[in-house]
Amino acid sequence: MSHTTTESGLRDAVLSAASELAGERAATQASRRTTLERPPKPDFGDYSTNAALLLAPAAKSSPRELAGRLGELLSSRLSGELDRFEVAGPGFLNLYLSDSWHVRALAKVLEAGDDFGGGGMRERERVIVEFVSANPTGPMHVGHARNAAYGDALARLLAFCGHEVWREFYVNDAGSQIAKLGESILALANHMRVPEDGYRGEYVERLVASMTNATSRSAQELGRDAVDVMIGEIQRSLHEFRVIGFDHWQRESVLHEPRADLLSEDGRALSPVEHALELLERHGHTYRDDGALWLRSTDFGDDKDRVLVRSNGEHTYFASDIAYHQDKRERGFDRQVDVWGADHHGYIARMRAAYEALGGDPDHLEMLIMQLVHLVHRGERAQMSKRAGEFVTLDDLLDEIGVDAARWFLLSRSHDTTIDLDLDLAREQSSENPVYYVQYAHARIASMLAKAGQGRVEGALEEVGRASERLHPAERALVKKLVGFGGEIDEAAMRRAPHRIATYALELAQDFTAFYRDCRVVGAETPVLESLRIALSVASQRTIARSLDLLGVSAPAEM
RNA sequence: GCCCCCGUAGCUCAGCUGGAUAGAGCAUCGGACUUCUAAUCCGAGGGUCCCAGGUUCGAAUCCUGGCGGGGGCGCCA
Repeated sequence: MSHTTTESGLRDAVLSAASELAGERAATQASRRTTLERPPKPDFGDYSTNAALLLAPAAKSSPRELAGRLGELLSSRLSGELDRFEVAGPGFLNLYLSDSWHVRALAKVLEAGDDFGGGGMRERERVIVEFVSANPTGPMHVGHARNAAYGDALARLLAFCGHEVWREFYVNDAGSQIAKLGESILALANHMRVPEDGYRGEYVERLVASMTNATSRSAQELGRDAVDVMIGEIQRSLHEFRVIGFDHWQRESVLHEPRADLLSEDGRALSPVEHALELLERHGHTYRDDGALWLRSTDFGDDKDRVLVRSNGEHTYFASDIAYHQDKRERGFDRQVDVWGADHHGYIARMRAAYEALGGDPDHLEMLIMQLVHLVHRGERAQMSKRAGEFVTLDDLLDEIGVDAARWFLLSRSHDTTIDLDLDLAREQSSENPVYYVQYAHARIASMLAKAGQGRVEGALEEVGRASERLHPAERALVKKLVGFGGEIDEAAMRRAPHRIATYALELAQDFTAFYRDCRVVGAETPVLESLRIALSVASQRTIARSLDLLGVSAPAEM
């Protein structure tokens, strides 16, 4: 028997009662669309369900009549937990839960401890999340910062839900862009013009200065060294940005090196790229044309076929990426998540095609596109160009508004909406950033609990559930908000939408602050009531801290 | 031309696998500091949810067609 003091437990109780009234088959069919939600207004009850609206036809009954019978049945099953019910509108069933339900629900929240809200996934998967993957040809700009914050938060979220998460950064250290960087450095070192399509900007000058004997070395060598320097800078910036360390930095160049465990039919060691191409060729998914090797990606839904090996014999970036995805699959991950920039969207169809051609299940490959961050300056959109050296770097952003405000800003919006960043405005308003409101609620609880004393708090947690006082509406609202955390986590994870956690955290902080305003905690009318309120504060503090942690935002004990 | 994302309050954005009177922060206006931390709280004003059809008992949400903004359509990465 599931606990009806959790949202999922309550929902199960509704579904089970509905299935008794309308038949199991109909209830099962409608179960996905059956909602149990906290209505917008307290007048509509603590929870509300549309079950009767969905099942009325199957029950050969009017929605309102069925809702009434459903209410009766639930009343008898949840005696002591359900105060009353109401049938509303076209056939909603509004449930009014008792104070003792709220108290027991709080006890359940506290019982879960620090893991409250986590572990909700039905099946545990091995997930690899590849994100940032900024080209090491320059510092990270705010677009990369968004990708980093999102990928990091998503990985934290999936791990909290119980998945085994592996984080990876794909380093494009091969190919023409690196050569261009090397050429640009060489040109500058020789006091010559940087090539038209080369790299410029203050950081390139710094690279030149950091290279010894630059003028006597090849562009290729310089490019390679510059990549190492840039990766070091990227790592430092990411660390600063509180991105949890990557489990692996996969260099593209390594995918071109032979590996003893990958053998051709005649026993020769193959590189991962050769290995992937061999598999594709063997299964007849490639052909030669104009001296190039093509993937017949149109067979798998792409608009046109794609080149794997150019007529000059060089592999395309696409070929490396195919090898990379194949390698990840061979390493045994159940699911691959790629977090890519907006400019990669046209790349999705071909990657999925290649993945499928190699025998992968396309449902296990998720390519998530981050929309752009637009810079706004004095009301005008500004262009960001790395080659021209004009952009706002992650480091600049952190200098201006700090890690917490930056992460909150980037993470409180959906990944598929473009966001405008006005640095002047961000700087001006950073003290008004809602992140501080949430942190302040956390700090305030910490201070309050310190005032109560550790022993008093422990005592309060011992006797949760003993309270029998009438609850204040603010207390009831706060309990319900806490009870909804697990569902919110599951939803955010399922939708790959960590920004929902930010919305939740703000709402929770608001509900806590209303409770704090209306209900005296330390020094409440009775010791039992004080205990209940201390327990409620502890649960709120933990949940705020957890929400902030999932976003990579700090939860200070004082402000 | 084709593909993807977006269009919700003055601004920035939530809400979107359909649900009740559409929300938050900021900004504006008015009020509350003898505190459990005022980085707070209370109150007010502010909306053709881009437009037009369609599906439905019910549409900001789903479908179709427009309009507007952004991005992508290389033997670049």
